[in-house]
Amino acid sequence: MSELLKLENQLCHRFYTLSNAFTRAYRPLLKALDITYPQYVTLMALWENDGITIAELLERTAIDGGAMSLILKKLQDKDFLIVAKDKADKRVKRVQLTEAGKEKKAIAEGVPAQMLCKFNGMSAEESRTLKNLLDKLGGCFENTGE
Amino acid sequence: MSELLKLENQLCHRFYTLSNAFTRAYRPLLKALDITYPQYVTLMALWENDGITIAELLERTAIDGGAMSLILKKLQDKDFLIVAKDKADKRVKRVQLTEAGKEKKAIAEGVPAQMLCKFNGMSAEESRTLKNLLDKLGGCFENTGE
DNA sequence: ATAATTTATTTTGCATGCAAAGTATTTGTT
DNA sequence: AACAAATACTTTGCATGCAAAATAAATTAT
Repeated sequence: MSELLKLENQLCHRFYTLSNAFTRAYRPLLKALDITYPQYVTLMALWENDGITIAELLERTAIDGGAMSLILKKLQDKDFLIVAKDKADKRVKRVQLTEAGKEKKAIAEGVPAQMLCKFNGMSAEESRTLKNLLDKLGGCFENTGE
Repeated sequence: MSELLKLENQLCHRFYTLSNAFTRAYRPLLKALDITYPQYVTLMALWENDGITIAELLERTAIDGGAMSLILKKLQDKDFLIVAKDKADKRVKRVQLTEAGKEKKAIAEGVPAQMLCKFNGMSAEESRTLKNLLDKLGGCFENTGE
């Protein structure tokens, strides 16, 4: 039996499983904000840099463009933000947090800490090593299509 | 600015990004088999253990039950496998590879090697460390809902 | 300046992921 | 044996992820 084809040996499957596990784990924590995980990612990007372009938002969040259109509509409907055309270049749209959206940041600040509680088993050292390896792995995907 | 809420500091976002990157990277490799990544995962499980129950398949692949129903339908339509009720317990269904499905394994064996080419930058040592840390992290999610 | 091309975003169609509701069977109770 | 509770799956409704087509507006080329 080809060892390479065993599910247990797949790096990809670990990512598949863990990514889904994260999304599931965030769901109850994000319920207070009434947002999904991708919506949370979008808001995190905006809480760091308000008023950015959709293109910039896409780059920072790595969310799909088509999905982002819907996500922004929903966040706008929920009064987190407003999407408006850039005055200089009408192709461009900028995303601006509303006052309500800015205020929600205070609630969101508690979320990462709650999530970290789950990872007591991992030392700070291991966590750092993991992040470094993940970033290195991420670099392997960069020259994908050009 | 709360460091904890910065996108760059999120472990979850790295997983989100990398998991999607893997799925995208597999797409062209799986095109020869005319299957998606979750379908590939399903087949990997079956190539290792043919004739297993849907419940066992769900456990091994960590794919959603609802999604699995559709995935199996599609794989059955493509003549990779057959789903049939267990004779002893009619609630249970067993998944059996067809001859065509078994033969496709030969093609699939080439896929992991092609994927590994992308990861030249990572040493075997780093790869091992990463897998161990991922498995450890996975353990943190186990007692989720009970 | 008008046409061709490029850029920024949205829309569309298909494939999941997830929670919750619905079905069919079995098993456990009384 | 009849009924309640537990199992194993499927279906449904909503939210993405992704590729490809469609739009709209700005840039470049002629």
